[in-house]
Amino acid sequence: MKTDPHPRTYDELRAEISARHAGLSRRLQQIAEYALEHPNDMALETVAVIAERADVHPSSLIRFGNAFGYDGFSDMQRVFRSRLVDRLPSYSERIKTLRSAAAEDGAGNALDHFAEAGIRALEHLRDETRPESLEAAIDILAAAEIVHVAAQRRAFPVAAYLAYALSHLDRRAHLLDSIGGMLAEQVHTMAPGDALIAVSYKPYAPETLKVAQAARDAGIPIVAITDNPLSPLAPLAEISFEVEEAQVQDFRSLTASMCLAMSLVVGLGQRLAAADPRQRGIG
Amino acid sequence: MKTDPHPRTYDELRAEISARHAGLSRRLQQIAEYALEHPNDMALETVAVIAERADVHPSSLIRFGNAFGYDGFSDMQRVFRSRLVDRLPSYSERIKTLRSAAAEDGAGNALDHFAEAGIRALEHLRDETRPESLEAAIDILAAAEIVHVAAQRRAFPVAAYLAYALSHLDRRAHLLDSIGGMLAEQVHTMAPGDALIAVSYKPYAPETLKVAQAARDAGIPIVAITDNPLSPLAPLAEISFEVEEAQVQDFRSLTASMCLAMSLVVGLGQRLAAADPRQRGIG
DNA sequence: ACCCCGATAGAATTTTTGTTTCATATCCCT
DNA sequence: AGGGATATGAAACAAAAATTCTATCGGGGT
Repeated sequence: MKTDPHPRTYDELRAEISARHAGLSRRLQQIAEYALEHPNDMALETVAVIAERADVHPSSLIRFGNAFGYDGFSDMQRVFRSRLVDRLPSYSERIKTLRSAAAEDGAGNALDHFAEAGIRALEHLRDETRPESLEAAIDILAAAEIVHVAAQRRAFPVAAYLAYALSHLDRRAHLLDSIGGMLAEQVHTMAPGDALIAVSYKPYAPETLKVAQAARDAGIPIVAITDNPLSPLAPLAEISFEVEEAQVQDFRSLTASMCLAMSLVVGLGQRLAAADPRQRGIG
Repeated sequence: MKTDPHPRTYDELRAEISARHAGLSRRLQQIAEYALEHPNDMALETVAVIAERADVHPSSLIRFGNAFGYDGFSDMQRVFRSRLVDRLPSYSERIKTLRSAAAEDGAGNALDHFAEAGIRALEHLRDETRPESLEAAIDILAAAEIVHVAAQRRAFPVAAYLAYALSHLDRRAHLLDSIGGMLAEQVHTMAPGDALIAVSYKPYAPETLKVAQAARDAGIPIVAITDNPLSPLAPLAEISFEVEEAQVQDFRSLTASMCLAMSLVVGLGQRLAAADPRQRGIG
């Protein structure tokens, strides 16, 4: 039944509908207008629902699809659906292709790939992070007496930077670095009125989880930076950021996490500067 | 059948899934993971298709929906669909506001700016770093018995990451962290046959310079990561990388340095893998 | 005015889809 | 290890859907 070549992208289809609109029969014109006006309905609703809303008989919708070379309405509906999906950049797909391409090359290309992957990761971070979450996290940090920062292993550099940067904002920052095996003692320095930033990636360090659990038990609000909504950190935290890091081969970068950390600090700095006109910075 | 109050927005649902994930049965956890990883599929595909892709029985999907208080799978699917529809306007508007509102300084914009600046820094790093320098640095690291890593203050997170990543390559790595004020003692662990990675930005920490000077005196090759060709580190080093970091207001990021550090490690990993067919990675 | 042809609507059909049921397996607690 | 509760999977079931078929409607040409 599929005869004509048919548009495969929404933009193509849209153009085709516009072009042929004048030459269509009255009912088909009616459908064309509705389709261009309500692409969401065309993508998600059933034939029956669309037919009713467009005040058209269901079978006309099938004929509409056929008129544009599709094998029925569902076939055309895929194009409308692709519009919804393609707008959201499929980050993981792009990263995957990047990963496979990286295998064979030398060191110079390793840098290329890492830079490329890092750029993707930052784009993803920018697109996916909701400003409200950032604001809420900053609220917590701004209200805290002392900001404790906990992380182990791969996540540790992020915590180190956070502690450093926060202390340059005249925030009292405390890095729970587990130095000398005194993590338990460090945990006890957390008191009501404080806040905790916990950073952890798979495989989640049990020490960090313990700290977070202790904070939770003490009623101390937690801002989590992790790699997955299903991270064990997420349910403990008031605010949880999921950072999808760039990955080349088996190595995961920290570029996106660092960027997020910076954003938190800068945002907090702006908040504090708004309250206290003195402006602070990091040298 | 609809018993519990159930999330009506995707973000709420996402949070609910995260929170309850640990308490779900194994199959339901499996579905939860798939759902968060492939929200598009959850929105558009049929039960049968999703079940197959998630390697789960169709009825489990209905149970999953019921577990979160929905009246069947379709009821829950509406929430996933709403994500596709509701997100669309914000996406195009986002681009618009990004262009025009460089002036408006909310926290969300801080992230936008940092991401933007980070991307530019990475592009710059990729374009300016000469592959020969990278190769030469890797030569040094590959030949070293022990790789010492020195950095203070803002540069410290980079060193922490390098030490962590190197040790995961089965390289013996030593972080000169000046802990307990024992930097002088740590310096003495450097011996001929070793190498040093020194990281320092303006204002250059005197401790790091001292370490570098000591290494130089002992004839230990140095790979420097710094911010300026005129850095005091540069003349001491065999190989020197100048990283121009992203900067927003007074805050400088570490994204580019982290990226370079990764590239060094990955490059080294490839070099070692070429010599010894065993492949190594970071978890 | 009549006939022809395509377009349309409604009913019928067939396919697909979501859901329920029930037997079996698995886990957990005593 | 036994026994109860819970989770899982296969298949049957029911609902809904898309599509096709056919009779009718309406316009244009002779």
